[in-house]
Order: sequence, then C-alpha cells, then structure tokens
Amino acid sequence: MPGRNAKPPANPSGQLADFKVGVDNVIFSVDTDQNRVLVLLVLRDKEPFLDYWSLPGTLVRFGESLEDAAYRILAEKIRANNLYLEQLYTFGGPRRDPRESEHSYGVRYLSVSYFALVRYDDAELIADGVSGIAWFPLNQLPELAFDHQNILNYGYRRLRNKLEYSPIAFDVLPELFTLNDLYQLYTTVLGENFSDYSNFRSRLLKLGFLQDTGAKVTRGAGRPASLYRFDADAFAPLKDKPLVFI
Amino acid sequence: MPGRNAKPPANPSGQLADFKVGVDNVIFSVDTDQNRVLVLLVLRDKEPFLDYWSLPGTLVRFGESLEDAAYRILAEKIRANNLYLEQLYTFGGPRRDPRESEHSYGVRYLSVSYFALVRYDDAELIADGVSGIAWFPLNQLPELAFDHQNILNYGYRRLRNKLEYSPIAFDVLPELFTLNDLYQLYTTVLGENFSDYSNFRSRLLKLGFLQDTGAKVTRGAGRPASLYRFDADAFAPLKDKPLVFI
DNA sequence: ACAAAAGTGTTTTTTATACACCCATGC
DNA sequence: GCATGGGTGTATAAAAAACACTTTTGT
Repeated sequence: MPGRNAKPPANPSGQLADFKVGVDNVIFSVDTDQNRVLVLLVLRDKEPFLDYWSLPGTLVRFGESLEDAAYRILAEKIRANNLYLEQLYTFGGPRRDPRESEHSYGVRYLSVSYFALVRYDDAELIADGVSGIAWFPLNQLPELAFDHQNILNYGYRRLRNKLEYSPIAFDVLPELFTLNDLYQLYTTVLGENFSDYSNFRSRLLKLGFLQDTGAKVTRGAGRPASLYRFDADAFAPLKDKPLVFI
Repeated sequence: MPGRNAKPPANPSGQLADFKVGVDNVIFSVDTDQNRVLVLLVLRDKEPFLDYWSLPGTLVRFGESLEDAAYRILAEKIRANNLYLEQLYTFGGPRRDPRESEHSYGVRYLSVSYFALVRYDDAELIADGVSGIAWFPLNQLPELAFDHQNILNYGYRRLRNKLEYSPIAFDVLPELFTLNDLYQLYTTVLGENFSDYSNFRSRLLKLGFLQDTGAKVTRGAGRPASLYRFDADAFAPLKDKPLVFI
C-alpha cells in the first residue's frame, strides 16, 4: 500500500483541496450453514454509478463523529444487535469520484472506510422498498461503484487477520455456542486447512476464556455438544498479548 | 478504539459537516547509540496552540493524494533517503480543533495521520530559521497541541507491532549492516527482554533473507562482525506469511 | 447396529528459551 | 593475556500438527 519515495508536490501553487467527507462500510457476515462469507451491498439510485451496487455509505453530518456516521448507516440498513466495528482505511486520492470533474472548484470525495462484522441470522436487512439492499457472497460479487472493490478487498484482508489474533468471533456468535459453531465460523472465513478441529478445540480451551456452561444441545444425529460462553473477564488479561486463535 | 453499540445520530436534521482535511505525520527514528526512540516535532508559530509542539502536518492540496501530502510535509521538514511510511488512522471527531467554534458554519478539521520511520543518522532536519523543529525522546515529550499526543501514542503502538511482524527495520538500516545493528534497533524499540541476541540471530538467519556479504567491520574492541544485506527477492515469498522477527 | 457428531489422548515435529562456550580483535 | 564484542552449539521446554480412538446421540 505505502509507496517508498517522495514525489514532488502535484500542485506547487498550494491551492487547497475542498473536501466532502463520507464513510463507507464494509459489512461482513458469515453464513456458516452454506459456508460462505457475505458482504452487504446497496444498489445506487442516483448518479454517478446509477444502478451499480456499492458499499453502504453516507456523508458525515454536522456534529457527528466518523464512527457515529458509520454506526448510523449501519443502523439504516440493518437491524443487528451483535456486531463489531472498527475503522479500516481512508481513501482520499483525487479522481476517486467522477463528480470531482464536474465542479470547477474541484471538490474531493474522501472516504473513511469502516469494517464491520455482524451476526448473520441476527441481522435483519431494512428494505425501504425503494433502494435495493442484499448480502452478496464474496465469490459472486457484481461490479462495484467507485473504488469500492478496493475497499472491500482491504476489508476482507482485515477480516481474516482480525479473526486470527483477536476475539471478534465472540461478538457475532450467540451468547451460548458450541465449539463447533466457533470452528465453523473460522473455517468459513479462513478455509478448510487452517487447523483441524481437535487441535483447534484444545488450543482454544487451554486459553481459558471459554466457559463450559454444562448445558448441551443436540442437533440432529450425533453426540450432544456442550454450550460455551465467552468469559470477557478471563480474556481481559490476554487482551494485549499476541494471541493465536487459528 | 472501536465502540460496540450504535448511538442515535447526533444531528437528526442531517446538515452536513464542512471539512478541512489535513495530514499529520508521526515520524520516528531510532537512536541506537543512546538507546532511545525519537519523534519529530515542530513548534507552532501561529494560533491555535501558538508555541506548542505538534506533529508536522499540512492541509491537503488540490490534486494531491493523502500520501503525497504526507510525503510533502516530511520532505519539508527533513531530508531522508531511507524511510518507511504508511497511513495510520483518521481522526475526525468534532471539537478536535478549537478553530471549529469560531466559525458559525462549524468547519471540521479532519486529520489523516501517517506513520513514518526514518534512519536517524541519515535524516537531516530542515531548520528554516523561523519555526522550531526537533527530535524528542519518547520519555521527554512536551505537552502537545490538539490531540496529537493521542495520535503519537497510536503511532508508537504501530511502530512496535510493525517491527515484530514486518521488515520495516531494513528500510532504515544502512545497505550493509551487522546483526548487532539490527538487534540494537529491536532492543531500543521493544525493550531489553524481547529475546536474547543468540536466539535472535539464529531465528533471523534461518529465515533466509539475510545475505552475508563476507565483508567484515570492526568497531573498537572485539571480533569483527559480518556485514549483511537484506535480500528483497528472498523475502518476497514470505511477504504475506505471519512472520515473526522478535 | 451403525452412522454421525462430539470429545479425548498420543505421537511426532517444529519452535522457543536459556545458557554454555568458542573465536577474533584491540589494548 | 584479558576484556570485549561476535558467533556457534546444545539441552530443555513448549507449541503446533497429525491422527487414532472413545463417547453419546439419532435412526
């Protein structure tokens, strides 16, 4: 991403750029039943890129923080109680948005992107009847508006990294879950070969922040599984350690 | 950093915020002789925060990318041939800058921060005679303007993380360096107890991207040390692997 | 009884950590 | 010759990876 050599300024005269600041959300969910990662897209109902799918975004309002704006669009598109959200990256180069050229003053559209993960079956899409909104599997994406494919790729990398070394999975799992639920989530995102179930199990349990509730669930055939709970207090001391979940 | 629950929008009326976009650089260097990490600060010569030290920053110009702007301030303050630079985080909440309240229209100052690491003895500060500029050791920081202490803390965390799992050290070491030069750099940033020298050595050498040039240097007493070179080609295949340098 | 899912344990390989010791130079 | 920094090796502990096997359910 970062370049290595300083370039001469593009505009030695020093005229300042005029900015519109928006946030764009890369909202993921994981459908473990069908083994796929989904991203939330909305259909644009105006120019530019009319009728293209895009990341849900909004311009930032007066008095509103960037994170608040990110939560606001999220809440406009989806009802979700269980989610994780963090800032992703800021895309702000010239010529990101075709509207720039229309204005003689050369307005720039800067996008502060946010990364979110929501629980799939808890997330209820808010269809307002007018604009389209849908989950897309990552391997069946349409052509996206603006540079949103870039942003999405960046977000997907973040998703996989985060899963490996931080406990975001527990933000989108139900309060009580089986170790297999957890394993499925990891498998769906990271692929089959990241670790075998038995080793995954013992590694996670040894870390000591998964609390066996004693309760069991049985799902179809097979031995009933124990329900676990994420113990935030037990996790706290491990917070800043380089944890490995994989 | 990220919060967990959606808040109601601060401004339901939907009036858009008006933004000025700047970049602020957290520029680090490592003085291995005196065992300290330094950050580059400039003395403000105008309000607000007149005579406070601050991170070197600038507003983004017409036609200029964010990264170009970051390189531009860097180049204005310092002559450095060997450096690493990447985007850090975007700070854009309301009330970051006291100037906001002066304007009835409520201009917002958004800061896209960049993180840079430069080679200490290659970096020549550009004193223009007017404004102050200096390296400060991290444990002797003055009170900083705006929220720059926040940004700095965030950057310092990034510095330590990057050092652990990516090869940025080689961007600021000389072309030829001894393994002890490398070790000193790591020790200065990460503290004494991160690994003992002998283990650090063998781990790094086993990774296979350090090329022994055969040449030796002798510095005062003691056995002459081999000079190594970072072999970018040999490193390439390891790029996306979860490397451990510590 | 047997397939399916959950859970335990064992073996092997790899990596991390601690530390003892040899090597080559300046003074 | 001895202090100083450079460099190698070994012994032990801990983690990761592979995989065989037992348990408990539904059908």
